[in-house]
Amino acid sequence: MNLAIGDLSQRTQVKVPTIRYYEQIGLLAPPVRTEGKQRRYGPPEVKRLNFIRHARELGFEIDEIRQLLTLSEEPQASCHEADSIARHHLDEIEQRIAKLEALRAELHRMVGECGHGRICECRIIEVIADHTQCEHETH
Amino acid sequence: MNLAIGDLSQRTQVKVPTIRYYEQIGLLAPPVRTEGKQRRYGPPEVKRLNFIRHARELGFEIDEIRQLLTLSEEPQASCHEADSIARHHLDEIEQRIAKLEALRAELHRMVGECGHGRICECRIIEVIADHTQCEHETH
DNA sequence: GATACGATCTCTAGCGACTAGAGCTTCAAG
DNA sequence: CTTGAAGCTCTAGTCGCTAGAGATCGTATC
Repeated sequence: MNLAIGDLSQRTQVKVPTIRYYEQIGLLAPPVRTEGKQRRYGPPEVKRLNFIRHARELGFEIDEIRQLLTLSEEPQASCHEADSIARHHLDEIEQRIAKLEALRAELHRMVGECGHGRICECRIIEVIADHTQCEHETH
Repeated sequence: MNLAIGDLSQRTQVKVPTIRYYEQIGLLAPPVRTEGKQRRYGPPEVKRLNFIRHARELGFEIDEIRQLLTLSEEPQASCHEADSIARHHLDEIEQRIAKLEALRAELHRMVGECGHGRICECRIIEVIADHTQCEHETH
C-alpha cells in the first residue's frame, strides 16, 4: 500500500490541505516522497490520521490530541493521563451544553414573545437591547 | 455625558480593544474625537454597545448582529426578519446541543470503560483509534 | 507652568484550525 | 508523447478578538 495524499484523504475523510496542515504543525510526521517530491503514505499513517479525525470529531483540541498520541505510543505507561484528558474534556463539554441550554431557553422565550408585528413592538430586539429589564422579568 | 473609551468599556463590560475593533469593522460608527484625537461617547453608543454585547452573549454572529441593528433602526418595518434570524439561531443552537450531547455520551462511556490500567488496555485510546469497531460494539 | 502617570492612540501580529487561491510540477492513462 | 487530474509550495484569508510596541494625550498634583 502506497497511498498518494488524495487516497489518504479519501480513506480518512480528512481533506488534503488539512493533511498537509497537520504535517506542518507536526501532528503527522513528514512522509516518504516520490522522486518527484510527492507524499506517499502507508497503513500507520492511515491509522494515525483516523485517530486524529475521530478525536477532532469528539471535539478534542489539537494539543490534547498531541498528548493522546504521545501516550498511545507508550503502551506500558499508566492510562491515568489519558483518563484525565478525557475527563477534563467531558467537563468542558458539559459546561458548554449547560450554557447552550440557557441560551436556548432565552432564545425560545424571545421567539415565543414575538408578536410578528412591527420592529417597534418586537420583543426580540427589545430583549436584546435591554438585558437588565429582561432579567427582572424572568427571574 | 462624555465618556472616554475606558468609561464606555466599564459601563458595557466590553473591553477597550474590542470597542476599537467593532469600530474598525463598522459595527460602531466612528465617534467624535477630542482635539487630541481621543474617542468620546454618549448614551446612544452605550445603548448600541450593550445591545451588541448581549447579542454576542446569546451567541449571535457579528453579521447577524449587524442585521438586527439595521432592523432596529427601522421601527416601522415588519419584525418577520428579526424573528427569522432568531429562529435560525435557535435552530443552530439546538443542533449544537444535540451534537454535544452525543459527544458527551460517547466520552462518558469511554471514561467509564477505562480500567485505570496501562495504555495498552485503555479503552479511551482504543475507542478513539478505532471508531468503526466502537460503533459496532455499541449500536 | 512643569511634571508625572495612567489612559489612549495607531499599527502590526498572533490565536486556532483550518480554507482558498496562484502558479507551478508530477503522475498515470491512453 | 500528450493530456489532464492531482500534486506541489507559498501566501493570505477566515472569525472575533487579544497582545504588544512605541508614541501621544489628559488630568491631577506640586
